[in-house]
Formats: sequence, C-alpha cells, structure tokens
Amino acid sequence: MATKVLMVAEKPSISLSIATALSGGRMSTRRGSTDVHEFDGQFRGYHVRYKVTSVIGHVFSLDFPSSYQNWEVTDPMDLFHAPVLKSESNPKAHIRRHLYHEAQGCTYLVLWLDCDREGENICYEVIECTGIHETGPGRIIYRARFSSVTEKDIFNAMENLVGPNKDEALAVDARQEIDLKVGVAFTRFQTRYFQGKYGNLDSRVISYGPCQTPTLGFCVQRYMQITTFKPEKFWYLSPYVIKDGYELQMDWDRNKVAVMFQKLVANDGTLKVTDISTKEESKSRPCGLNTVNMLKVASSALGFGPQMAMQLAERLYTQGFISYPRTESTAYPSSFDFRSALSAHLRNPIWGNDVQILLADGFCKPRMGSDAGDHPPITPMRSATEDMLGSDAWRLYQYICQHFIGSVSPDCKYTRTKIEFTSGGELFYCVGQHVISKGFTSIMPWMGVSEKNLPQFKNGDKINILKVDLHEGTTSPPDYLSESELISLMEKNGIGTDASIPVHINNICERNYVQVNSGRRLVPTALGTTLIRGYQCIDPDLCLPDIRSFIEQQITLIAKGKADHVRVVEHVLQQFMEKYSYFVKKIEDMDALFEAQFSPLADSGRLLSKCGKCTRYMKYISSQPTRLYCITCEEVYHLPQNGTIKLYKELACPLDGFELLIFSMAGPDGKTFPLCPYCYNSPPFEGIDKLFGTLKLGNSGKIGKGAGMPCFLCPHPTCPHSLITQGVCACPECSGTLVLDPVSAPKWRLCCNTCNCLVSLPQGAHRISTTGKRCPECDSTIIEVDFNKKTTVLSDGATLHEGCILCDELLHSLVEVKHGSSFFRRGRGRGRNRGRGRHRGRGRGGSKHEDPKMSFRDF
DNA sequence: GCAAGGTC
Repeated sequence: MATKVLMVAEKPSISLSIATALSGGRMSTRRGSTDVHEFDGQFRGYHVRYKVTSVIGHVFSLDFPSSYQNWEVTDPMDLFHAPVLKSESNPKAHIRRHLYHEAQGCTYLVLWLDCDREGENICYEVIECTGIHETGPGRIIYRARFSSVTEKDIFNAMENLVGPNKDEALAVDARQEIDLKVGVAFTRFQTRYFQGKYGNLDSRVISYGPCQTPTLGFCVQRYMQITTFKPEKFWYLSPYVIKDGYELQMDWDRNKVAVMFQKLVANDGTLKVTDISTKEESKSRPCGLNTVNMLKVASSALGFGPQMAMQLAERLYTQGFISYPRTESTAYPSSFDFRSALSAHLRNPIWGNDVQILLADGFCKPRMGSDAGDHPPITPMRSATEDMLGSDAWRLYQYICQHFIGSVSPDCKYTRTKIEFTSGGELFYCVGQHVISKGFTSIMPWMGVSEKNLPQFKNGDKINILKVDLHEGTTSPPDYLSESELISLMEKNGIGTDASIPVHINNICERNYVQVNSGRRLVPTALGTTLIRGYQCIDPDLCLPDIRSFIEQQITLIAKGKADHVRVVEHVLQQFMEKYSYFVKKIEDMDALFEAQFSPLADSGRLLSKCGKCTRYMKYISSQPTRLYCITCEEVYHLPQNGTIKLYKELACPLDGFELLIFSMAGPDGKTFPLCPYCYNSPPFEGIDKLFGTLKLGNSGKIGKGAGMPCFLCPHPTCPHSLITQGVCACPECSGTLVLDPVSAPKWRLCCNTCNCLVSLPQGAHRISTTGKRCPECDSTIIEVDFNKKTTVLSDGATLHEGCILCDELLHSLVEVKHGSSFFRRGRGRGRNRGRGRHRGRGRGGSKHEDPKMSFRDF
C-alpha cells in the first residue's frame, strides 16, 4: 500500500487550489466536515497517495472552565490566575474528528495554513487533532510556506518544505490568554458595578477590550476636540479682476490676517504680474486594493459600513466574482497575470472599451505597494452586470473593478500654472490646471484633476482691480470622526486586523457607545464618552492605543524566540492585574462621572413584583438590560432578555417567597415560561452537569429558539426540563403547581412544588412539552411526548403522542407506538385521584430531605 | 452576558 500524505489548509477553497495544482486537476473529491481531495504523486522520491483537506479557521478557542462562568460568584480578579481551556470553536463542524479520522494511516503531514502567526498557531491545532507526532530523527510534519495560492507558489512551497514555528504559535496562545483574561475581568467588573447602580445605561454589557476600547477612544478624542473648540475670527482679502472675459478671484498669499491691507490694495487699484510658472504634474495610478482601503472607500463613498461591506465582499468572493477579500497586501505577486485578469472584462458593457484600449495599447504595472505575505490584492475574477449581483453588491464590485482597471492604467498627466501678482505691496496668486491625459482617472472619475482655465498673462502685465472684498470668517471645529478616518487610525495604530476591524467598530455601535450619523460619522453617546473620560481619570493607559501595541510587542518577543511564553504571559498579566486592582480601587472617580450623566436604579422603572426578603415591591427596569431592583435591599436581579415580562398570577416561589414572573420571548411564536427572579439569579446547583448529563446548547448557543429555556427551579439556562414549565399543571393532591422535577433528571418526572409529590412521565422521550389542550376527563393539561430525536413532523414512523398527565389517558395515538407498549399505562382507571405512582419525599437519600420545604438547592 | 482572532 502506498505511503499516505495528509495536507491541511486553512479553508476549503485553498485545499481545493492546492490539490488542483499538485494533481494537475486529476483528483477525486470526498465530502466530509470539509472536502478531501485525493490523488497520487511523488513525495521525497516515493510514490504516495495525497489527501488534501482543510480546517475552517481556528479549530479551538480559549475560555474559562465552567466554574469561573458565573458572574455572581466569581471575583473578576480571580480570572487573572484562572486556568484556561481550549475547546472546539465550532463543535458541530466536527473538525477535530475529521482531522483525526483522515490522519489515520498517514505517514506525513504537510501544513498549508496561512503564513502568519495565526496560521502558525492553527498548524499546532491541526497537529494536535491528527495525533501525528514527530518521533524519530526524520521529519514527518512539514510546513509549506507560500505567499499566494498560485500554481507557481504552491510548487515552490512543495519544493522548500520546512518545519512549523512553535514560537510564533506560542505568541498567539499568549495573545489569546491575555486578551481573554484582561477583557473578561474588566468587562464583568464594570458591567456589574454600573448595571447595579444605574437604570438607563442602555447597554446589556459594559464591555472592555484592548482593541474595542482604544477604538472608542479615537471617536471620543475627536468629540472632545469638537466640544472644547474655541472659534477664532480671521479676515482675508480677495481682489477680483476681469481678463479676456475671465472673472478671476485672487488668493491672498498672506494667510488670514488683518484689515488695514484692504486699503493698501484698494488704493493701488491694479495687480501686477510678477511671475508665471508652468509645471507638468502627474497623479499616479493606485496600487493594489487591500481590505482596509476597500472598507474606507465603501464607507466614505458608497455609504456601506465595514460589516456590511465585508458581507457583500464575502458574497462576491464565494460567488467567484472577486478574489479573497481579506488581505493586507497592496502589492501583486510577480507572477500575477494581469492580461488574463483584464481580458475577462473585454465584453463588459460599461468598461469593456477601456479594457480593450488597455490591452491594445499596453497596460502598466500597478504602482508599487507593500507585500504583507498573506493574499494578493483584491481583484475582480470575472465580469458581471448589475442584474447578476443586485444593487449593493454591484456598487462594491464596480468599485473593485474600477480600482483594478485604474491600477493598470497610465498615470494622469496635467499642467499646473501659477501666476503671481503684487498690489499695494501684498502678494496674490491664482492657479490654473489643464489635463493632458486623463490616464486612470477616466475609469476612476472621482480622482480626476479639475480643469481650471486661465487667461493669457505676461510678466509685468498690469490689470485693473474690479473690487477688493474683505471676508470675515471664523475658524471651525473639525467634524465628528468619519468611519473611514477611524479605519485609518486603527490601521496606523495596529488595532485589529483586516478581518477584525469591522467587528470592533460594530462592537462599539452595538454596545451603544457610538452612533453612526449621516455621512457615516461616528458620534459617541453619553455612555461612550463617560467611559472614556472615566478611564482618562483613573488610568489613561486603559483607553490608549498603546495598550494593544504593548501586548503585540510583548508577544513578539515570544514569536522571535527571545522570551519564554509562560513568563511573558505572567509578566503581562501581572501588569494588567495591577491596573485592574487600581481601577477597582478608584472606580468611584469614574462613578462620579456616571452619576452626573445617568439616573440611579431607584429613580428608574416601575413597581412590578414583591421581593421575597423584604416583601416590598421591586422595580422593573425596562431599559437594556431589563432587570429588577429592590430599593430596600439594594439588590439587582437579572432577567432573561429580549422579551416581555409580567407578574405571574401573583404566585410566590415556594422556595424563597419572591413573586413569580412570566416571560414571553419576542417574536410571533414567542414561547413563555414562568420564573422566580431569585432562583433565576442563584448560582446553578453543585454538579448540575453530572445530574443532567451533558447539557447541550441550542443552535445559537444561547437561550432562545432551539435552546432550552431557563427553568425557574433550576436556574441552569439549558435545563432540558424547562420546556414543560410553560404549561404548569395543578397537583392532583393539593392543587399546587406541578413542574418538572430537577432532582429526578434525566428521567421525566413532575414534582409538585407545594407538597413535593412526584408524578411519573413517559421515559425515553426526546422532548416533552405541554399543549394548549385540556383533558376532557379531568381538565388537566395535555402533554406532547416526542420520541423521535430528529424530527417532529408527523409522517410514517413519527413518534409523537399526546396524553393527559394526570389521568393516564392516551387521547389518541397518531401512529402505532414503536417503543414497546404505550407509555401511558392503561387500565388503571381515570380521574384525578387515581393517578399513578405518587412517591412521597424526594426519594434521593435519607432524612436530609424529609422536610418537604427543604430547598431544591440544598441537595 | 465577557476578549480577539481565524472562517463561515
């Protein structure tokens, strides 16, 4: 059997390009978590079988263990020393399993990840997944180094395989840990502090991050310049003349000075030509387009925010209209085939002519840019029309095409004539411009040089002045920071990357720190400015861009092998820990600013439900994040978000006396469930994961559609039993409320929260939920039991049943029961008090639970 | 509920 070589790329499209290049297109492709391309070839002089597949970006991401996840019980300070774990970023994609499986039987591993630090880090993620180790003296793990995914580069990389660079990978590990610990610690602390005091902050999370906070800092800095701006008056002179039918307004050579000069010039009455100079100037064509420049133009000229622009670009890329849209490079690889890239547009109805001329007359190489070694500049890959793309994508695509064609067009040539005059001892001038050849500006008209004609002057000419205006003006403040200026500042200060800059900008908008106004200018909100002013009071470092460069500079020491990974992380975290503890100590300085801007919880909201501790009414704060506040106890109770909340039948929680609330999720089919505000805010039970087995989050990983809803007895947000709590039923014994019993999990059982009696439910079900129907026998809620894990559609083989909880009656079986006999035991009579299996007590241990009032949380 | 970095 031939030796096998596994090759792994950063994303599916690259693995396809590599396999196509190396196999000459003769390969077979298997579907998997990501596609696997197979072909035969030579490797190190042997005949081998190649398998080429890919990851989809990072396989793992870093987080704290679950014991550090509770905001109420974890001191953020502890996070600095907390362990961290790597878990699969997208468990559903099963990338880890996929790599392990494909690596079986492979002798060699070749890593084709992007050639930057993140790529190097992903190399080691891949190595870990495959389980392939370097054992003997001969290398078996190779790293391909390539700067573009062209055939030439791929073959070249294959000829010059090296080893992966552990130091660079470790630098990324360090960055991840520092970002996580610093960001999460500060975020949790300030969120809890300010959300616990003010009712109108209007943001669920008061986040902090070494990228997002300096980003906000830039916006607020400009805002401060505007608010502290002192306008000053100035004056300037403009003599007017008419020459050969041209009316000319002269520019004064002196900049904005005084009044007395007006008389001097007016008394003279003439302008004398003192100098005429004409120079040929050139405006150079652009270099290749990179992401940041594309985003700037998208924002300033097309009105698309960076997030939107990236979505459009991503779509254009996956549809094959443009090349990969995330790149830092503005220089093309030497092998780039401009001719064929241009030829694709020969028939384009809009710029086909320009392309024909370029191909016939000879095109230019783009202006020299910089090569970041990642991907080539963004270029069109094929011709399209507006109908094919839709309006927005078309506008972005059109710009990318114009830029590309412009970049291979000649420079724009023009002459600039400056004529200088004197009058009354003052110097004046006017400037004319004449375009000789438009060059690239004919396809990029907005870059064009404006034509300005001047009459003929000769040195020594004297022209009568028509009038001399004295203008009064005031200096004006700058405008709010435009998104495009912000992108430039971020790039210049090394905040974020081409892929993450849009995310950071989006973050500060979503958190309500800034608003995007007309012309895509970023106006900080009261919250945004107060935060930055607060950092400036306590520790200005916290919001300066240097905080990012400091981290970068430290981890670069690791990447270059100059410092030990563990020690750098320790050193940097130590510094941030000191900053954190100083921040906590001084938070009242920041709070003074909040106090002046926001209203205390006690003044916000309306009375809603009773507190179980003081029995007084608590206030419902309706602004984000919605929460309850007890004025007497000065306690804040978090509530589920994105829905409406009401008092629930004025029932009190049997555990703590807090009045129950009912929450309805937003949307047309919004589900509802009751909850106790105190239980909802209590830490989950000890060992709850063991109790419920492995709990799975919904598709979104959040509470909501497809996810378990919080159960009011067990505050674990993903308790599967919560699904039934929306239809609580009356207890057959005491008319108390029946809810799913958290102790009996994972078995399905109901428990009365008043008398603690237990009612069994069909076991082995995937889902049990209540319906709106009532049993005709005993008026109890009808439940629906679903045994089919994949679908609830009622078709042949479906296993969905309805029955009454209390009287054992299976009302109708929709199809034959496939799981043995009916789960609703028949023949045991009907009626409320003949229900099955009632067990007294909690059944989980001895005398400890004899007191029926013993809290569920005590076990 | 939290960071930033890949990619979808």
